[in-house]
Amino acid sequence: MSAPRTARARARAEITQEIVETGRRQLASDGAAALSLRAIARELGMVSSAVYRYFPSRDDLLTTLIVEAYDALGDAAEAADDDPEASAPTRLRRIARAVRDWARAHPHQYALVYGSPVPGYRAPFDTVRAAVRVQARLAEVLALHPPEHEPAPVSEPLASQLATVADRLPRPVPPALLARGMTAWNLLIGSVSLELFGHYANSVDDLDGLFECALDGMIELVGWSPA
Amino acid sequence: MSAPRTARARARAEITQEIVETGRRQLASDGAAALSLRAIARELGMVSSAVYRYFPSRDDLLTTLIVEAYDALGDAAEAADDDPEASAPTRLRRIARAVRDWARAHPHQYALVYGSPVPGYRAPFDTVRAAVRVQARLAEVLALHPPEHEPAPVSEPLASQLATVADRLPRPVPPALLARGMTAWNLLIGSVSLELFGHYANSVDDLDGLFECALDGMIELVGWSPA
DNA sequence: GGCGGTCAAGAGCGGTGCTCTCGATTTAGA
DNA sequence: TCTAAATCGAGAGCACCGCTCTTGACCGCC
Repeated sequence: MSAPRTARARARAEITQEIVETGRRQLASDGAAALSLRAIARELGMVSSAVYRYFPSRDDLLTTLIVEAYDALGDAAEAADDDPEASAPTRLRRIARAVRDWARAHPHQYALVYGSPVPGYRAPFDTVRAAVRVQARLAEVLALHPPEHEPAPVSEPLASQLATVADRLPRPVPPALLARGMTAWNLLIGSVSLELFGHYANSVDDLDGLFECALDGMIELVGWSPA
Repeated sequence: MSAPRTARARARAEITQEIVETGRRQLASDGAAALSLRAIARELGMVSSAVYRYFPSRDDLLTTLIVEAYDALGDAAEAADDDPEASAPTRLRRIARAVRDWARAHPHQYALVYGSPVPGYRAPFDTVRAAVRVQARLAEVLALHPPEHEPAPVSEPLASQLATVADRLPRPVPPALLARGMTAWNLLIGSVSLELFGHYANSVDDLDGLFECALDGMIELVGWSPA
């Protein structure tokens, strides 16, 4: 991350950035399927083959856009959870609403990370850190405010695997509670995906109200009393 | 749906069927993005432009494949729910497991209907009937076995919209309960999507156990006692 | 038996990802 | 400082895609 020394290195960093920005713009407006290296090159006034000097393939460009999307979602969630003194249900509500709001504001980016996987795409390990930021924040709330009644224990081998996952967290979360947190996470992603992907068209208009119901469900799942 | 009279009509129906079958095979093996009219034509030994006599565009072929996928999922769910005398949690478990099993067996078809929406695609109204078969079955179980404690009421305008949805169901379901059923549905789709789209790679291996946790959550959400 | 509708075939258009080569330019080392 | 190596943009080209148009052969109904 040191400043580029030579002029060529600086130019390279700048052009790389321009390519990513143009790609992000095209992704946001037309979706991942319409993201075209040739179109990016056209918009940037260079020839299509020149782009391959910066990204060896279209999928590599997609990878950086995926990491960007994960990070933007993580930023939004962490920014919404700005009061560590708030009650646990309130913090969960803020984080979950931030996820939904970000997804509605950036539908194509959300679809890129939580929708159908890109065909030949294999997530490099770098993406993992960015991918789990929201879940890590939720786990922190879980660790700081465990519910009064411990949820029913989970059976092996899931319990030991969840213990391994919990070890990577900054604060310990018992496996049974972590399982409930993951279930709440499943509910959150399911709610946002179904809404965003148009599965409530022609049936429910009050999407805000429906999401608040899902929020109540999430809080109930982890065992907090509604607040 | 009457039998085709002339030889030409019969040939047309047959070729249409062959195109759909080839498309389904390509979809199952390589995903929606790799579905190519030209490849289908190649495999069928005809020229690409000939396919356009049967499907005016690639998206039209995709539409029939989407309806097929919805119907196959509906068939699987209804076949699994074969004992009307079973307890409500058991019936929900069977239906939900059938959805997950079908999705794992046909990942690309599942992604086609519950993943990122196809870019320019607008679902025609015919798909709605096929799209809601699983939810309708779940709603039937809800109607036959309402939980002991009615869930917390939902606020307007969601309640009246859910009442409208309930009117289209064969058996009445109170809005508050229907909201809980939808939340459980969100959880189901979220669980299956996250698992199928690879979001548990490198973290949880016991996907069966994790899904059973989600099942417990669904039952808890609608208010049944676990069984 | 004609005649209108339907069909497969082919050529072609504009688009895509990606590869290769070829000069020009910049960097880094002797 | 001079030179060899690395990097760059440009262009041509390959194979593929969805889709359109035209042509000529075939079928089936009046």
